[in-house]
Amino acid sequence: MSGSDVSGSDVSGSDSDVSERVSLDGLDMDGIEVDELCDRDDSVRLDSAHESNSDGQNWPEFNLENDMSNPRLKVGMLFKSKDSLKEAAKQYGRLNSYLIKFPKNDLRRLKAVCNEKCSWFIWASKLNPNDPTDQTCQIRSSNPNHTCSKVYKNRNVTSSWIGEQYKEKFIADPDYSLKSLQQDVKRDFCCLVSQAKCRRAKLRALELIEGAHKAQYEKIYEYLLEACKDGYRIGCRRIVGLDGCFLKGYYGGYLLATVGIDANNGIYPLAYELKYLLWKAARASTTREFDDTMDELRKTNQHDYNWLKKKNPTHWSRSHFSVKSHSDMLVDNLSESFNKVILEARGKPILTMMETVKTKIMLLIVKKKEEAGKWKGILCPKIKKKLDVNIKDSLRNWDLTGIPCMHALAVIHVKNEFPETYVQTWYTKQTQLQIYSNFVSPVKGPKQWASLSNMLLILPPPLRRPPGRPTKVRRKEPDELQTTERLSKRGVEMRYSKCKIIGHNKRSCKWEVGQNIPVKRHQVGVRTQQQATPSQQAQQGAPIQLPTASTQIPTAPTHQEAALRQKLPLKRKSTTTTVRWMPSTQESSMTDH
DNA sequence: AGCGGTCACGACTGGAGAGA
DNA sequence: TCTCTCCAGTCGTGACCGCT
Repeated sequence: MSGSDVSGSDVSGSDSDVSERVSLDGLDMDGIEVDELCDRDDSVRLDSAHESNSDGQNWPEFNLENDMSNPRLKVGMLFKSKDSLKEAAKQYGRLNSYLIKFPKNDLRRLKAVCNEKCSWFIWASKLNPNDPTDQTCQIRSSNPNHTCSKVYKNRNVTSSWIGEQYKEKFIADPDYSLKSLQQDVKRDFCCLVSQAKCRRAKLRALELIEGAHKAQYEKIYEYLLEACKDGYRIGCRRIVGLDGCFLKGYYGGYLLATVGIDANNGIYPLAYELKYLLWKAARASTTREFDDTMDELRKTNQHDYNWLKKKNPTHWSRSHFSVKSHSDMLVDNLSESFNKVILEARGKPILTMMETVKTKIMLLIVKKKEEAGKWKGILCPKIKKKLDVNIKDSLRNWDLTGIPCMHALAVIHVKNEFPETYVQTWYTKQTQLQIYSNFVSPVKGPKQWASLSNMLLILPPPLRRPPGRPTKVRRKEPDELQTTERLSKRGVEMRYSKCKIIGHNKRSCKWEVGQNIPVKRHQVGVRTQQQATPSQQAQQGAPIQLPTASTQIPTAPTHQEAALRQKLPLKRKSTTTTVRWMPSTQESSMTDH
C-alpha cells in the first residue's frame, strides 16, 4: 500500500480543480469521485485497510524522533498517540509555512485542516476505539493538496518550539541576541515572529540548557560539598570570611560564601554561602596603640568616633583579635576574591550555579596541590618571605600571626637555630598538602541522589517581580568607584529624529511617526477617543500642521495595526500592587486605594 | 465514523510600561 | 536601544452533546 503522501505533494495555490483526495473508507466526501479514486492503484478503502491490518499487514508507522525533520503524513500511517500525530502535523505546517489547526480533537478522533479556504485536511481516529489502553491512531483520509497560499505568521511556531530549535545556538553563543534570533527564524522557516516571542524562546532555550530555576531549588538539600568541609577541618586556621555576593538569576538574592585561609595565606572556600584613622585603629596591634588612635579620632570626628565606639573591637581591630585565630587579616578580601572567581555563575539556576562553583573549586584544589608539591623548604613561600622581612617590633604579632617578630628572630639567630622551626605549623608545606589532599568528587546524577522526602520541600522565595528590567548590576554606594561615567542630559533639548520636532522623544511622540497615540483602555465596546493624526485631520478637512523640518513621509499604520489599535486591550487593573525586589518573608506591599 | 455545535479553561501572545 | 515583567485578549483545546 502506498498511501497518499500529504506532505510530499505540496501544491500550494495550485490550480488543480480535481482534488486528489484519498479516503480509506471510500466515502464520498464533498463530491469527490470515489469511483475514480477507487480505479487508481494507490487508493485504498477503509474496510480493506482494517482487514489488511488485522491480517497482519504493516502500515507505515510514524517515528517521532526520526521523521520529524520532514514529516510525511500518509493515509494509513500509524501514530503512537493522537498527540504524536498532532505534533507531526504541526511540524509539517511549520516547515512548509502552513498554519495547521485542529478543529476536531476529542477522545477518539482528530481532524487537522489548513485554513477555511484550503482543501487540505487529515482525518484520523483511534485504531482500536474500544481498547482504552491502546492509544494508537491512524490517518483514515486526507487531502494532500493546498488551495491556499503560504502564511508567514504561524501560531504553531511557538516560543517553546523556537527555543528547542535554537538551543544549540545559545550554547555556542550565550550572547545570541533576540534580533539575531528573530532574523534567523525568518530566514530558516520563512516565519515572522515578534520580539516577545523570541524573548520567550530564549528563556525556553536557556531553561533547556541550564535547567529550570524552580526545579533546582527543590534539590538543594541533596546537594552537598563534603570535601570542602574536610579540608577545612584538617589544616585551615580558625578564621573564616563570610561575604555575600549579588545573584543575577531569576529569583535574585545573595550567595553567602564562607572562605578560609590555607597554609600559604591563600583562599580556601568552605561553603557557599572609614578612612585613615579607622584603618589605623584597625591595624593597631596593641591595645595602647588602639586607644591612642581612637582618642585621635574622637578629637577630629566625634560622630565617627561615636559610631565606631558602639562596635565591638574584637570584630574589627587587630589589637583585640583572639590569638587563637593565628591570623592578622583585617579585610574580607578573601571573600571578595572568591566572589570574583564565581562571577560568571551568578546568573544561572541555583544547582547549575553551584555546579559551576564546584568545578571552579575542584580546579582550584588540584592547582594548589600541584603548586604545593613543587615548593622547596618546610615553609610556604609567602610565609618564608614574610619571615625574611619581618621587621615588626611587637611581640603580640608573633602571638597573633604565629610568625616570629624581629626580636625573636635575633634571639633565634644568636642561639644558632632555624627560625622556620619557630613558625606555627599552620604555615608549613605539609599542612598545605594536607588541606588540599581532599578532592571535591563529582556529584552523581540527580537520579542517584539520596531521596530526602521526609525533609520539608524547599521552594523558591515568594516573589512578585515588579515591571521593568530587573537590576543585574549592584547599585554602588556614592563613595564607591563608578565604572561608567556619562554626561548628564539634563537641560539638553530633546528632538525625536524621525519627526524632527523639538520637545519630545520617540516614546512621547504623538504623531504618526511615533505611533504613541494615547488610547483610553478599560472601556469595552467604547470607541477610543484618540488624538487625530495629521492624516485623520486631513480626512476631516482640518488644516494639517506638518512638521516643517520633516523630510520624511511618516509611515501610515497597516490595516492590521489600525485594527489592533481600535481593539486595544483594557486598562490594567489598579488593584493592590505588591512590590518586592528581593525575596523576603515579610511582604512589603504598596496599596493604591 | 463523520460532522456540527457549544462552552469553559488555559496556553500563548502582543503591547504597554519600565529599567539598564 | 535593548531587555524585561505584567496584563488582558485571542484562540486552541478538550469535553460534552446530538444528528446523519
